[in-house]
Amino acid sequence: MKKFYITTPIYYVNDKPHIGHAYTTIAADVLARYHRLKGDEVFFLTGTDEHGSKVAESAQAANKSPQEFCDENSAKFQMVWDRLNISHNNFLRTTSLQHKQGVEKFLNKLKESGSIYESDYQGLYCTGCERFITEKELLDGLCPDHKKAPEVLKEKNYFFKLKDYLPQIAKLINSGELMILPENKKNEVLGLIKQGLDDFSISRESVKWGIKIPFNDSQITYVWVEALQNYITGIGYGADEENFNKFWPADIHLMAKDIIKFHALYWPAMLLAAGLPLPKVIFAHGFFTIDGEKMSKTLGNVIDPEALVDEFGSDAVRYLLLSQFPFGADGDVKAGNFVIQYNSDLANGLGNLTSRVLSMAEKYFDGVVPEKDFEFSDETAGIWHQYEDAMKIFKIDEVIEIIRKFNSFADGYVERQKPWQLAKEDKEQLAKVIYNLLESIRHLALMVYPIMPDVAEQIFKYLNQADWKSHNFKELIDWGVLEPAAKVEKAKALFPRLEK
RNA sequence: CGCGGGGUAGAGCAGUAGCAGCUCGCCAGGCCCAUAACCUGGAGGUCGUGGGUGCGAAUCCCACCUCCGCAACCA
Repeated sequence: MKKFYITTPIYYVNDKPHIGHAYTTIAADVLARYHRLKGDEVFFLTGTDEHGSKVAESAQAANKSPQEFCDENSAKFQMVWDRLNISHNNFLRTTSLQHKQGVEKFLNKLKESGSIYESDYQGLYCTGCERFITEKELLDGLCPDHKKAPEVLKEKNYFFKLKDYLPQIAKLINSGELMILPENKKNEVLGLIKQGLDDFSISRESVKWGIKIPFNDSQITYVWVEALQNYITGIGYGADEENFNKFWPADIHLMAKDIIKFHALYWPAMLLAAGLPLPKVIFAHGFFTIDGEKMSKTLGNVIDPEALVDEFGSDAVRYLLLSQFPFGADGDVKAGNFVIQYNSDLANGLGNLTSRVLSMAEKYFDGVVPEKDFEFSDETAGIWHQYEDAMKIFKIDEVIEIIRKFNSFADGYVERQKPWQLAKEDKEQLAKVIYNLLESIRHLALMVYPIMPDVAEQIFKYLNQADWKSHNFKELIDWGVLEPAAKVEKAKALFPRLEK
């Protein structure tokens, strides 16, 4: 049995879950479910990133302890994933003991390897905020919160010898051992290496809310350095070595393109230093704009995933988000398009096809499955090939296209065969047609399952295949699983039409 | 100035050398099994601009115009 370990980034609790988080997480869930379907042993990790001065500040502003604040906000993410039917195997919080222990072990490993050294960090420090702030944050040279000029401050930090590892990483990327996808992102990363990057500081003296450097109590691990390690602590590094060894290295780290540098360079460098294998694939998907505008709080165009679930249901939201533009590229989401696409693809497409086929089975054969027919056996096998090829290279949009084509093919078949006429003239042919249509629906349900698990289950139920998971994948994608004489059920609307 | 992405039918997007495609919308037919759903046909594009290479370019090369993202502490 093959293993498949997939991750999303852990999301910063300072933010509320928004549609961008949902996009990444849903995509990861689709891949995770697909691999489970194939029989792989899957570990799907997501979680929340909870340390750092920003969280501490937000907590204080909300008059809460940092831990309280994190508990509440982390719960929001968990709730949204719940509503979106996300099937993660672990939800890792960086404030958990499991994470802390793993981080300590990892940092000690780095220290032992000689890749950490002490040096001075110099930056702009605002005494009001009690933290370093960036030049970008300044307003007319002043801290926007305290209207005070920051002072240049030096503090001792630990640094990681990034430069030592870059040549080796470049080699691994070029050889394909470390795959950066899509292809253009790979070039970008290689470009970054060529530009030259400096060693980075991995600790802070002035920050309080975080994990202490195990070999120096006065230093706190810099938040994103520690956050990256979630990918190993989340599967048991430093706690459950058996599970860790089973699943590491990750088969794919999935994320949005903004954080690719950390995943493609900093993280692999630290892993090399610690003597751990590198993830196989770093996949960065694109950003989307909403109605042509960048998603931003000030513009107020941020879409709340829960509101979408309320309107469309979790299956449809999953489908709609992933079908907006090619996976990996940037794209635009027109909010008004959701209803239109819901109606055309889901209500008129999959929903209507299921409904018309099951209703004909009921009408012409009292819901009893007719004798088997194998007209589409080869064709379907070909479609499954395409489907698997697309999944293999993470082209979720292509998978959706394949499903749509198959759906539309079945609709065309109904039209060509005209079962309502056959009912009067040729019962034998009618039986074949209905069998082929029922099997087609079963295949559609299977294809749709990773994307829309609830609807797939519902279709299987109508087909009297509630126990479909007792078959393995190879059996399921074969033609002719439905047995004659079995009863099928008439369907209720899977996707009720929405009014514009 | 730097790095990266884009400019293809009314809208949103595929297509990286060989007669310009998809979805939605629009128009005209058809059908009646189905969620007023489904099927067929049609209209609609000088593929940002100018040059170059090729038998042949949306697709390669050069220049330009234009939009957008990133640019070290930001998950």
